[in-house]
Amino acid sequence: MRKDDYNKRKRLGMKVTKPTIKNIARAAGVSTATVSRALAYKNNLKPATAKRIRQIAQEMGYHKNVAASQLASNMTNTIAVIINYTQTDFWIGILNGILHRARELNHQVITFYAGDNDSRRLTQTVNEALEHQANGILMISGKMEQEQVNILSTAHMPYRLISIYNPEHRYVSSNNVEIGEQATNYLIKRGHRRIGLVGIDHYLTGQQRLFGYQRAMTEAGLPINPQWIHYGDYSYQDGKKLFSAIQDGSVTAVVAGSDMIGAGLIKAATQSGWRLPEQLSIISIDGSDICELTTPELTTVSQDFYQMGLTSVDNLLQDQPATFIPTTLIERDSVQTLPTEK
Amino acid sequence: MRKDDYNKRKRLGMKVTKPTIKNIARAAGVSTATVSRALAYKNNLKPATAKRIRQIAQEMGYHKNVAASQLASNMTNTIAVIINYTQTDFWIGILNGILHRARELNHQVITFYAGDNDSRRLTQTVNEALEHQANGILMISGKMEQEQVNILSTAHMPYRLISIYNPEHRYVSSNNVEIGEQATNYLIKRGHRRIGLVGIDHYLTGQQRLFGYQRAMTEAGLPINPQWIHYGDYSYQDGKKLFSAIQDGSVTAVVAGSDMIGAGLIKAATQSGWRLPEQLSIISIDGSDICELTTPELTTVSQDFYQMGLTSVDNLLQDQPATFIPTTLIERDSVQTLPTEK
DNA sequence: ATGAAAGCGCTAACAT
DNA sequence: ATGTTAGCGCTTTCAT
Repeated sequence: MRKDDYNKRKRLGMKVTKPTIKNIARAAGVSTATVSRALAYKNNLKPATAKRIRQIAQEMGYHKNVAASQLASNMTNTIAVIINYTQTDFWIGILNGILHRARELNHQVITFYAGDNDSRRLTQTVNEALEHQANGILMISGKMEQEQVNILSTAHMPYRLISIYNPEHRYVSSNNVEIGEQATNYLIKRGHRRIGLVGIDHYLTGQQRLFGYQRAMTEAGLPINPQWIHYGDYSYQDGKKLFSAIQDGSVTAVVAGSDMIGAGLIKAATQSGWRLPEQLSIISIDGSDICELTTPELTTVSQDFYQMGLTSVDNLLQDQPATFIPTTLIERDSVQTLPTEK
Repeated sequence: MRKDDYNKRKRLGMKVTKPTIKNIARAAGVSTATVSRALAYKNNLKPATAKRIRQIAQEMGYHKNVAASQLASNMTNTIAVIINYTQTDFWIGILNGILHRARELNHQVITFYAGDNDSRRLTQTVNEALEHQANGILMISGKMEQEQVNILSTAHMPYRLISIYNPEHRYVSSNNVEIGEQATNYLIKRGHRRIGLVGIDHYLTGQQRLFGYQRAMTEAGLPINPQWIHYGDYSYQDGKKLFSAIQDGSVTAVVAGSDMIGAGLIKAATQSGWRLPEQLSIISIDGSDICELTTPELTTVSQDFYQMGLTSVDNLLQDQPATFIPTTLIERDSVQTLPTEK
């Protein structure tokens, strides 16, 4: 019963018994301690008493007051998740996994939305999370500046970056360097020599994928033309836009920074009358479920975001070191094998 | 600082000052009340004092204990959101909207995952939400049985069903009857007479869309063949599967229960060598962002899920009556206009 | 097996 | 403008 409701009925002279352990205790003729024990299913009290108390609690419509409980016990069993706005919705799968595992481990999840990579806002959000005395914080959030790090460390709050591989922090993520390398190598093995990298961002994730791309090319003894690298925000829109950047035919294949980029490229290319994959082979990074369904021809280096969510919770609560989630190469029809030159 | 951390340092004989208003008060030489006021930015205290106190709090790494605060003030400013597993991820947009508006209105959002439409689990989840003394509960959750309703009403907890139009409850949703009617009418106006309805569910949402479909057909004086109605779970997979059910050419057009169903139908039809929309016109219901991007040729009756999230919060907090979110018809290339017969 | 009582950290009346 | 104080509802020692 809410307070206003309670007060209203009280004003009207109605007899009201606010469902608290105190009132349950009175009704049952026992002490509050006994009620507390009964409701927590402690085993050091007579089963009959316990059952009777629970019965009464039920009848009174009792629900534990978590605030009071947490305050008294100094335990919250809560995981705070901070989410930033992103163009893609990869975080859904992660959140799903987090919610699932947290529930298994008897933890609450409290979700905070930090908006659009605004640093002030992120600071505020971190502070909010801290106020909840959570067991830890999971950040699905690209940016993380010194300011927020300082707050977290002075508060002695464990945290993990999810899906963001940043060696300066603890993270649960795919290995973006390897992803870039893996995707590029796949194209190289199929005979491609002029390979583009399209739609990566300017931050850590993008730079790591770029590094992997460069490593693969270099190790294969292939030259890299800076004109083959194109930046974007991982969105479908940018995928469509960026097609113009590779329309000159300078590359025979591209690594798309995300499924959405890949889908956009395919769309724009098809609209321009290109035949795929004959005129352009595409491999994409990510492999979110939705795109897997709607652009099923796309070869991808796929991340299991749900698994990432599960692992995040374990990693945080068990204080494990930084962890990579393995990726899977899913072959489909968007890459053509070229005849090996010379 | 967490308790174990605190205790450890204490054990080691380190001097520790747990950051509480009490300790801040001592450090600042004022009372806890003054500290509380300063930190809450109340205006009835000397700016200089307030500033000094906040300074000290900052230095001590203080973060309000929400549990204590909520307990003392008897206010939580929290909205509980209950999410069920669904085949489609339409709820992302809704959650996004909820998170956004909640933050604007200075409310926390606590997210509960109720799993896969398991009634016991849903009951448990509702109870958990209740324990947080939230201001209200938003349920993005198809099933809602008498058991859960009873719990909610005895707890006097305001709640809303989101995206589920159920006249027995308060809801924020699109009008599924109208959606079905609107989609069907669109096809009728374009000269179609044998119209299928594919991929709806057996629950309220599906039945309402079916009702709208029937109303449109009947008002147009068109017969309805039960063979034209096919059930599914709104997924892409089911869309592909259900193509076989209409492959006999008995209908010239279909209303697809969701974008995903529509996308699946298109895929399967194309794979079978059909030319679309000449051989089959498709209009879909939903219009989630992702599909809009990846299956852009699909004509849809589109719902604005983000708006639904925004409205949900307002509706709940301002105790407004049940509300429909308007839908938009988005015309694209998936419907063919037939020559009017006779 | 149960009770008594001391808080948890904070807020908000009331007092000064 | 600031201090005093009585709780909020619960958990948890310590008694019995």
